[in-house]
Amino acid sequence: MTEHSVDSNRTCPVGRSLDVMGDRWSLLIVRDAFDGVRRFGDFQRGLGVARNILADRLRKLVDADVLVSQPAADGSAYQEYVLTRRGESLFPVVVALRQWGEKHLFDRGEKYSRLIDTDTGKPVPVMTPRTAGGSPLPPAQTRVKKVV
Amino acid sequence: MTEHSVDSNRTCPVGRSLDVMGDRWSLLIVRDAFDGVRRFGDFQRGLGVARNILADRLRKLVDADVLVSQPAADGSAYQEYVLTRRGESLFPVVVALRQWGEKHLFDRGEKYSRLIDTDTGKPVPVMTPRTAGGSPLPPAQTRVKKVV
DNA sequence: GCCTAAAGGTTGCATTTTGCAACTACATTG
DNA sequence: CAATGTAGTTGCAAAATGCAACCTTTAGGC
Repeated sequence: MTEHSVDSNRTCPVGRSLDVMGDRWSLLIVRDAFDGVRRFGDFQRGLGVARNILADRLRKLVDADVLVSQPAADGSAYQEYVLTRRGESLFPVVVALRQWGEKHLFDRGEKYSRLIDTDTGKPVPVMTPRTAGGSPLPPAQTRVKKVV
Repeated sequence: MTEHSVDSNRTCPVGRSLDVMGDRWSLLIVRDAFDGVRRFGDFQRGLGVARNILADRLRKLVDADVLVSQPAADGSAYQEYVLTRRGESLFPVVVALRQWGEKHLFDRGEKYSRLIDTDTGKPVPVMTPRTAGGSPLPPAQTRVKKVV
């Protein structure tokens, strides 16, 4: 996770986010954490990631205040990794990736796991950027204003 | 960009999205493409990525139908890389990463580039998953339904 | 308490990916 | 037609990753 050296990547929030989360495993760890996974071994089995890499990523995510490691709630002496507020606020990122994958990366008829609103039992609606007025905001109607 | 081997990563749209986009550069390339960057050299200078890596990523993004390479519109003999519809629909992903970074990755007073609604000149509102009724949907009110 | 197995890592080594610099090929400019 | 710019490719060194073995602490059976 080398830092992006060019200056525009330092002042761009997208670049900074990817400095923290932009590797093959970190966002999958966070996804599983949203699904309630908390223990090292469960992350490891669920992801199929090498144990040393998982240990490294968990450490970095804790350092980045995305996860916190705390004594397990179930009374056992082991500890567990839980999303912080900062980690929880990655929810839109994970949902956006999910919805993009759902739309573009599966063949017709191919099954995939779905994200459900537990209050209604229905799939979560597609999320999109919106104007202040609430209407969908296409990319062409935006631009990035560079820092002063 | 090795494929994630464990089965749950193949049926999870998040996992599949990250198989395609989950490296340090692909989403930055797409971000710059949203900003209007089209040419190899402009991506290279803007990102500071090694040229061989950029060539490899552009090739993979074209293979994944995120970008299309076509003759340059400006009459020059070179070609340019433009977002496909599939690529354009990564907009929510890029915006979500941006908004997470804005909120959590900058110190008070530190400047960062902002995404502006060109119709109003105001920053794009924070995007969040919503229920069918339109109210914000917290992670705890969702669950992933595994495939049958 | 004692033994065994599982959990949660760490370490060493082979493989893969990345970064850097040099090189090539073609196009454009003067 | 020489010089410069664009768009790569190639070779090699450095870093990240994957894999297996090892270690230490905890949990469970007796």
